[in-house]
Amino acid sequence: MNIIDIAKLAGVSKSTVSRFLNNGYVSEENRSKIQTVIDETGFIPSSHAKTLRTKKTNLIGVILPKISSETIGKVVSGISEETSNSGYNIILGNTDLNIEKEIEYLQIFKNKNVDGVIFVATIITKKHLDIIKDMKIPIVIVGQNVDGYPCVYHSDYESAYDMTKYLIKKGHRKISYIGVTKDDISAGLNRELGYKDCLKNNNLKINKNLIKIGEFSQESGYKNAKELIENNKGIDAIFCATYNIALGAMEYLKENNINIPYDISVCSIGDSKISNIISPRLTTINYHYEQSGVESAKMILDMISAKNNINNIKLGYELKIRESVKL
Amino acid sequence: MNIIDIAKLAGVSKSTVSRFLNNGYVSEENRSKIQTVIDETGFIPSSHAKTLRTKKTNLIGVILPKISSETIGKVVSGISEETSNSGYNIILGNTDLNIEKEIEYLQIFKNKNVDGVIFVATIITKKHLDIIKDMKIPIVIVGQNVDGYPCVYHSDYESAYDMTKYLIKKGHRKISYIGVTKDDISAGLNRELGYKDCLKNNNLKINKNLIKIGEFSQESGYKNAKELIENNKGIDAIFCATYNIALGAMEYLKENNINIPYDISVCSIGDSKISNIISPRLTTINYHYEQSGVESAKMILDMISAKNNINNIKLGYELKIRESVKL
DNA sequence: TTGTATGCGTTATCAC
DNA sequence: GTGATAACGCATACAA
Repeated sequence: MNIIDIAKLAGVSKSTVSRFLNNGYVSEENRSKIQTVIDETGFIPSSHAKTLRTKKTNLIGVILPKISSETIGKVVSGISEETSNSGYNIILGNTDLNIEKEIEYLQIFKNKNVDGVIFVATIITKKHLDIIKDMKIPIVIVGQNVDGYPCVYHSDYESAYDMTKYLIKKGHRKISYIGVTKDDISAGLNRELGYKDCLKNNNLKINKNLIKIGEFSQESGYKNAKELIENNKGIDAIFCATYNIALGAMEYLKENNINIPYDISVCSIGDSKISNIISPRLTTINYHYEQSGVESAKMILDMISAKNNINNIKLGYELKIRESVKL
Repeated sequence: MNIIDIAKLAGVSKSTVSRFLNNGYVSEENRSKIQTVIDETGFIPSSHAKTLRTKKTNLIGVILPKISSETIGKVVSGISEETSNSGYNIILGNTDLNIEKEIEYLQIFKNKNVDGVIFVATIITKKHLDIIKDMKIPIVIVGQNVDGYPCVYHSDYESAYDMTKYLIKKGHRKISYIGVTKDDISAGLNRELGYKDCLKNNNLKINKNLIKIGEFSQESGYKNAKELIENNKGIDAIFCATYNIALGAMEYLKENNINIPYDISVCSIGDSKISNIISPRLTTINYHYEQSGVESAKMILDMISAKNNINNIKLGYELKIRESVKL
């Protein structure tokens, strides 16, 4: 079933059908004839033929580190909402945190001729940049701020600074930190920097023994909290770079009958459903993940329609004060 | 840049380039010439032109109710893993639990724009069936068992039966139930049936006042637990059809200083990360969501390659005994 | 083993 | 407003 069949059934030429499909000039009479035939046959034009002719795929490639994560789910939800409102579909590249796969998908999307790529990034290597550099289609990076490319990202430095400030304000003096690798500029470097700068500006010493770096996982939080507590005395707060890390830290503290927050306060960056359910409820920085999806989608759609605004968007945050930090 | 350009640069015809790309007969000499040109130019063939010619898209359409859900995330992760291993990409239809959108996506995918469709379903209406019936491409349904179509689904009746049996075995006699609409055959009808049949077979009365039906949400769990407790005496267990409902029920009980599980036991179908972190840790039925994704992907790939095995796969489950049910 | 010719389903150009 | 016709980039039957 193609437009020629429809044309025959409606008694017009295929050009007229094509015009009908693309809102061109068609007489009322033919318009209704064609509509009837299309309704009866359930005809849907081939998007691939259309693409071949017009060079437009109406497809957005989305590359992401881990689809089965609450955070990423929200981002994709935002992207999906915005793109589908504009008649675009998204094609998914789930990389399972595997850099080789990320590179592979960047390549595939050149091949698949998508109209644009949204890259939800963690660690960006030179290899990434090499490929991104000679990408011939628009790309928007989410979650990282990469020089020279349109990005949608969060206020990592500022939020970590504010969270630390809040801890200090609440009387904490020996604030430890569990973070992630600095190769991740946003979640690693910037959050740690915010923490350190805030200590400095408040005349608190930066103690290397109070800073631990591990994975993004709950296990890492558990393990590093254990090391912190066993090797130091008088720690009054643990600031975690992600909520999963905080969950692990809390698990260790609870197991060892260390009361949260009376003995030690715990908090993290990145809110989640679980943070508000766990006991004690976790004080966090809430990021607007869904919004980052929406904004990145808007941006890529703008770029595709050649409104070349290569702007960056830095999203805000909220301090969610709950029960895991001493009041 | 197309195969004609490559052909000219390599000094051969475009057919030879095409054959080279598709592992046909090409002399060693031409082979290396073409390879060199392709390497130099970074040429990537147009998948859309290829599709137009071959009718193969190497795309799987995935329709799902809510991408930002832990459960669905796992399913997609499984699908993605399996399809990408076979050179397929997935194109996402996120419907936000909106039936109109589901229908819309089924339409979009229907006419050959993808090679196959994986439909992660909740409520299936006659309208769905009408469209699915004259779908011209393979479809696999996940999460529901629909007669006449290949399905991957969970043992809802059996798991609900077993969970109820477990409650009875642990001495509970007045077991209440919070479920969802029976329009959802799997999560609604079958789980409720498993619960009821088990009561019957153990000589316990089915009391309509002990059965509440609501949404899939935590709020529903809260609201219905409240109604159960306020209007009945002596309830010793609340069996919830989903973990979100259980979370809400637990919230209500905790707020009212009803001890779990000492006063009332709580359990649910569908495990989650949160179930193992909340206090008390929630006793659940664990489903293999990621596996359902993997199996459905395998199935659709088999169907696409015409190994027409229209089999159903009913997945198993595990009872995760934790702390929310009296031992 | 290679090249020529044709068609996949659509849109765009042009003359009517 | 309409219809014939030529692309779009590729795979393939057939001839060489």
